[in-house]
This record gives sequence, structure tokens and C-alpha cells, in this order.
Amino acid sequence: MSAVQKHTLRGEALRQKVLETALQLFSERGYFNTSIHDIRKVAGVSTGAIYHHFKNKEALAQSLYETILGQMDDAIAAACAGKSACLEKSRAIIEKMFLMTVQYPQQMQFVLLAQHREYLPDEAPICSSSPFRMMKQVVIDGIAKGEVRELEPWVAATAMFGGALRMMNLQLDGVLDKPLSAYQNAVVECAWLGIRKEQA
Amino acid sequence: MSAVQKHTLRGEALRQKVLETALQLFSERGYFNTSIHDIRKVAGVSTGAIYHHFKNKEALAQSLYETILGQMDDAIAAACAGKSACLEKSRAIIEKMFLMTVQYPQQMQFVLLAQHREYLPDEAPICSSSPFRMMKQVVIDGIAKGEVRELEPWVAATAMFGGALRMMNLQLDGVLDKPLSAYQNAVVECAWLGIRKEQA
DNA sequence: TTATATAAAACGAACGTTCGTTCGGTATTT
DNA sequence: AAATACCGAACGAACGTTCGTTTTATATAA
Repeated sequence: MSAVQKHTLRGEALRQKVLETALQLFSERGYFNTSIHDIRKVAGVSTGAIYHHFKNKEALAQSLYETILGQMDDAIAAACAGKSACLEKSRAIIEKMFLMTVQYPQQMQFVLLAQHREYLPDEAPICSSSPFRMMKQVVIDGIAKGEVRELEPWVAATAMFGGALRMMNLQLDGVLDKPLSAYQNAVVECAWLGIRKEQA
Repeated sequence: MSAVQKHTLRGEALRQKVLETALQLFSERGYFNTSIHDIRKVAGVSTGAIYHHFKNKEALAQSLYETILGQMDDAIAAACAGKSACLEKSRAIIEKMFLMTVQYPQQMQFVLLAQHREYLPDEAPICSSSPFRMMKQVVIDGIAKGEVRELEPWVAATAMFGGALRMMNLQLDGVLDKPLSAYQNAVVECAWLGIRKEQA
């Protein structure tokens, strides 16, 4: 019979536990209000273990940021797959992002609300991250295909997704009384009426 | 002839200098990346002088926050004054906010982008601050007067102002190639087409 | 005008705390 | 036995804040 396990967490599992705990605390209290000692206590690991897996606190946040942005990226790409119309793609993106906001509020809080440039100085603004570039591209394609009016790309993109993003903020701030999904159709319709090419 | 002034700044003037410097540093580096010692150095005042005028660092930020929100409030109220149609009020609000974003980027950065709850724990989310409640009220009135479709208030408000707010973010992030005002008409038009009651 | 007294304002060295990080050692795996 | 993973006490730096002192402005008296 083998000896009792001294450590409950080792290797990759420990690494994941640290990431999970950091995400929880960062999204609850913010990056600067969360110390490595806090993460250590809540995760139930040692300081050394954290620094064995991550170069420093900033790298830990960086890892979280990239992972979550990547997940958003995959989700949005998957939502668009097989669709060609701008409206359908946009609807699918908003549906997916609303779903993720409800399902993974910590992740969305961390990516959407946090001011990453304050602690990730080399990070580009969120608007030029991959998920946001995809949204912009969807409406640019819509313009090219004649489904969307000939607007400035930035205007068309913010018009299509600006309302939805604010609704996600409201959801994360807990001020909505109905589930986020209940507003989805109306949000998409309002945005689309604003940018669609009128079928005269 | 009177003696040479030892202090260049005293009383209210010093207080204003501290506020001005704090706003500059907070908006450039963020609240947590700005120490009292930084403010002291840049403003050219002593630590004691800062603490003579402000209870602590948090109260300094609080004072800034309230002042700027108040200014936004006044500006928006003034923009709406004398107008009754929802579209005209909305256009005036967006015009004013675009102007303020260009004219006072530090102020807008501080109120719009910073995560105040991380250092002002008792502060309400920005969406329930007075300027944002006024925007929502404008579209609620528009619905009551039959100018806007019968949408959920939150949906109508985010549809009307969500795009404009994102454009302001883009301007503050420095990613726009044309002046913000150049996009104004298109932004207002897109939003309005989305929520107006169709004149059948 | 000049001198004196008092209060308010500004000063800045110093304090205690907390933070991110290190590192010598121990446990576990291979 | 060698390598990897983990441990946690300890460290130096930086932070927000304090407080005894000095300077300045103001009021009053000579």
C-alpha cells in the first residue's frame, strides 16, 4: 500500500488551481487588491509553487488573459462557422457572448471590465484583440456584400455590437432584472436596423 | 517691497494643483500605479500639504470622481435644455460627450474607463450614475411620446448610446484615424434607425 | 507703521505595514 | 541518485500615512 499523499495538488492540476483562484480573486477584487499571499491562501498552495509555475504576478495575469481571449476567439469563430450572412453571424456572436457572460461571468468580467494596460503594459487595447477584430470584420464583409450600408467600419462595428457589449456590462453589474438572454432578440434587431442596407 | 514668496502654491490653488496632478497621473498610469509620493513630486508640493487637503488617497480620488461626474451631468443637462424630441436630445448628448472626450480626455478616461469599484468600494456602478440615468430617461420619454419603439428601457438606452460610448473608448485608445466629430452624424443615425418608431 | 500673538498651512523625515519575490531546504517522482 | 516540484520563512522595496516642526497669513496691540 502506498503512502498517504502529502500534496493534494501537483503539477498541472496545481497550476490550474492557481489560475482558477487568481481569476476568482482578480475578478472579485481586482488585480491590485489581490496579493500573491491571498492567492496562496485561497488556493491552498505555497508561494514557491506559484513562482515555480509562473515567472511573476504579471505573467500569471498574462496567462489568464491570453487563455480567456483565446476561448472567446474560438467561441466566436465557432459561432460564425457555416454562416455567411452578416446578420446571422452577428446574431450568433451576440448570442454566444451573452451565453458566456452568464456562464462564465468571472472570465468576462476579467476581459471586458478590467483595465489591463494598468498591469499588462505591453498589451494592446482590447478593441484590437482578436475577438473584437473578428466582430469588425463581420460588418466589413457585410458592407462588401451589400448587406450593410456603406458606413465607416468603426461606426458600423460599434453600431452593431456596442449595445450588446453594454448589455453585458449591465449584466455583470447585476442591474438587469430579467435574464440576459431575454433581451437578445431586441438587442440584435435594434443594432441591425441601424446598419442594414434598406431593401427598397 | 515685500519679501520673496517662499511658496508658489497655497490654499485653494494648491488643492487644485494636487487634483489636477492626480487626475493626470491616475488617467495616465492608473490609480494603483500612482503613489502619493508621485503626486507630491509632480505637483511640487509636500506630503503634508496633500494630507492637509484630503483625508487620504481614496478621498482624493473620490473628490475627482464626483467633480467630473458633476461636470458631465451639467453638460448633458445643458445640452438637452430647450429640446423636446428624443432624437434631438440624444444627438445633443452624443455631440457634447464627443466634444468632452476630445477636449478633456483625462477626465473622460478617468470616469469612463477606470474601474472605480476597485478603489472606491462604496461607489455605485457607473451605469447608475446621474449622467447615465439621464441618457436612459431620454429614451424612456421617447417611448412614452411615441417617438421610439416600445422596447425595454435598458435595450433602448444601450442601443441609442452604446455605439457612441464605444466610439469614445476607441478615441481614448487612440485607434481612430479621423477626428471623433467626423463620425458623429453616422453614429447618431445608426442608433436612431435602430430604435425609432417607423413613420409608416 | 511696527511689534507681537495666534492660528492655519505647509513641510518632510520617519514609521509600520504590506507587497512581490527569493532561496535554501524538503518531498516526490523518475 | 538525479531531477523535478513544492515548501515557507525571510528580505528589501515601496506604499500610505503620521506628526513634530517650520513657515506664512491674519488679527491685535502698541
